[in-house]
Amino acid sequence: MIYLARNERPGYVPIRELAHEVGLSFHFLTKILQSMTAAGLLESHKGPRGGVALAREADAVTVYDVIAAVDGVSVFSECILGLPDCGSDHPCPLHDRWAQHRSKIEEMVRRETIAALARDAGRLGPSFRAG
Amino acid sequence: MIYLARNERPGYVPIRELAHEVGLSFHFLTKILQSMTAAGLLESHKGPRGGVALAREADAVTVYDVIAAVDGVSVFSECILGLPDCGSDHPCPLHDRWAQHRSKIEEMVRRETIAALARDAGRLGPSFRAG
DNA sequence: TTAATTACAGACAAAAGAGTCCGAAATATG
DNA sequence: CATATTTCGGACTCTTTTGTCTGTAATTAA
Repeated sequence: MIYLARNERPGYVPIRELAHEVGLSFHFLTKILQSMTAAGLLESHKGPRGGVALAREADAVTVYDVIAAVDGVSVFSECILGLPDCGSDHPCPLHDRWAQHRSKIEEMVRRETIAALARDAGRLGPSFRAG
Repeated sequence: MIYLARNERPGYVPIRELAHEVGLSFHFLTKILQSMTAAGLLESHKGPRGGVALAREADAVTVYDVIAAVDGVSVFSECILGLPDCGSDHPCPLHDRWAQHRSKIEEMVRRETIAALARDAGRLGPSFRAG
């Protein structure tokens, strides 16, 4: 999404191009982007001159949105020990303390937009490739 | 370890008893406790009247120690996006921001002792069973 | 010294996650 | 209309994690 935010050209960007730029396999990236499209973060278009594009302006998409789309919102309520029944009514010994830090993290990702990260990525270097 | 910290009786506690109290299978808990023993957090003794016991006073064992023993210290330096090459010299767009929160979490677990959690577990209820 | 009890070590099985591949549906272009 | 291009959906494989089992060594107590 940062690549899309930094991309100046109008229209859709093919996943194959994205995959090459970001250093992921085409098939793998396709799977990830499908969940983003399903979540409404991306618009897609089939056929020639098709591809994906940001569905909203980059400053209207937060990291929280992306995490929610890819991993689900449950990561923001899970017990740090992994106990399935841990909750307010049946808290593990770390429940309250972890909940505080977890909400700090959630605040961070809710505040952080793709646009801001795209600006930083510009400062950091030409690529944020994985491999 | 919280159970051991709250246990008044002298001597070793058999893993089988611990497993029953905490609601984990004996074999599974055995495997976990072995890594804790190897890390020096627990002392163990074979044979009748054997079992495990805290190797140090509960207020001298931090949650960090336990995490380090069970999961390894790498969790405190890993990239939040999972990028293998992310680091100070090759940072991902979230690197710096995540590093700040990650160190906050590390501070929390370095500050938190088993003794403190044992006190809280007392307030919370009779058991911190998983199932 | 024998039998019971216990942790230890490693092999094994199951489940989850990460990643790959293939065919189908849609669409732009000539 | 035909063809090339592109996403979509699901099935599949591979790897990692999680959890189980089996036997062995150590230790205690009678």
